[in-house]
Amino acid sequence: MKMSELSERSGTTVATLKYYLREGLVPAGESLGATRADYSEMHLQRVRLVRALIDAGVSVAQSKRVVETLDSPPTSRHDLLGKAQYALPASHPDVAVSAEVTDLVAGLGWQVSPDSPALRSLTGAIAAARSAGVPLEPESLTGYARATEGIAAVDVAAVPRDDLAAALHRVVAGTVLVDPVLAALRRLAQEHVSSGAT
Amino acid sequence: MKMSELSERSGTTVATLKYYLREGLVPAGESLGATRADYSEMHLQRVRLVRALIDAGVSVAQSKRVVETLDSPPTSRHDLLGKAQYALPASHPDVAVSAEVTDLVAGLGWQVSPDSPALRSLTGAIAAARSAGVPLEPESLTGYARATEGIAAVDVAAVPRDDLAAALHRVVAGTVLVDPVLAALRRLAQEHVSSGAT
DNA sequence: TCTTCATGGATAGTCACACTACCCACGGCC
DNA sequence: GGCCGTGGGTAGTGTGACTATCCATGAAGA
Repeated sequence: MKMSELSERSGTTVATLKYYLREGLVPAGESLGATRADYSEMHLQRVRLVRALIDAGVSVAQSKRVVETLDSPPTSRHDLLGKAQYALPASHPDVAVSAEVTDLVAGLGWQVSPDSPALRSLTGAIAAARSAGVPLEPESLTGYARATEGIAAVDVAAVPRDDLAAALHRVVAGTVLVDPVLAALRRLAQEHVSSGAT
Repeated sequence: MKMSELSERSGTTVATLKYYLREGLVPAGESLGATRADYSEMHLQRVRLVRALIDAGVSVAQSKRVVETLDSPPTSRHDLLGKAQYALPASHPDVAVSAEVTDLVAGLGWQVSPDSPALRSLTGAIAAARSAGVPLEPESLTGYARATEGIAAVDVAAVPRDDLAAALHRVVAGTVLVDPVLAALRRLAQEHVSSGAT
């Protein structure tokens, strides 16, 4: 398809598409001479992914890291999570993992790499909440953790079995884009639970 | 305390504090004449809350709505959730609630107001994820919803019983600031679950 | 063939946001 | 009496995400 069609179908202006191309968020189309290029369904998908990431609050620079990862698929299923974790935008990337977090994970019996960026994110997020007057007792954290096991079970079940590239796409895009879904569900569940209904 | 002390203890420059005061994010201190004012522990708490919200990605304008809500506490426990939902920053505030979301909530047996902003956020978040190639099957959504019930149970259990103002603070701040904690836990749980350990 | 128009490629401009810097006048405080 | 911290105000800064304009080219319709 032509750029104008890519623009229409993705709901993105041509100027913005050019910007994404410049920034490397979307690969160049197949050149058909100096003044024409052909874009495929893959390009359309990519533009939609980039738009969804940016609308979800991910910066252009972080989005670039994400899509670059998608362009170099993992060699094995075992690589999947590692590649995804490394590509995903992480908050508080430079705090030191607290002993509390280490103990929490150990107490849960979770098998996670001590280098996982999520450990740093968790440490930072807990500190931020507490500094704002949200106590976050250890038993609350344990309760939250048990609930996220259920979330992760759904996540893992939804990953395609055979196609590694599709699996990586699902893990990376799903991790970022399902967070807002979970946040909304959490608010609804709060309303339900606090209404006292069974 | 003096403004300089408030600045030190909150880790915020005097210039930024003045900015927050101007924008109404922090109430003025008690005036001690024309060139001096006294700030209390409440002001320090408020500054830390504002900083945490802004660091979490909430805009200044939205943060103002949040803290304004805290300044007019609810008259009853019943008001709590309503006031909080109304004050909290919501994504996709102007989409129409989809039938799928209505059916999902009904199928779960959840009691929620049909006007809840979270229904709109959920509709928008699902649409955003799908447009980026994350399918989100109905059974996945149901699974996520069941897991968020556990999260909400922890949330509700952590709300102070007697002090309504403290309860509102906890609900509002907790809802926004615990989201990143849950996101980090989710990533760790993914790693654990996908490792195949029981 | 002539004209129109979309494209690639590049540069510069815009807009919102969250500060940040500077200024002034005043009034405690040593 | 001099100096610093403050309230109050205005203006400037840096970043991020576009957005607008320009130009040369070449495809496609009249």
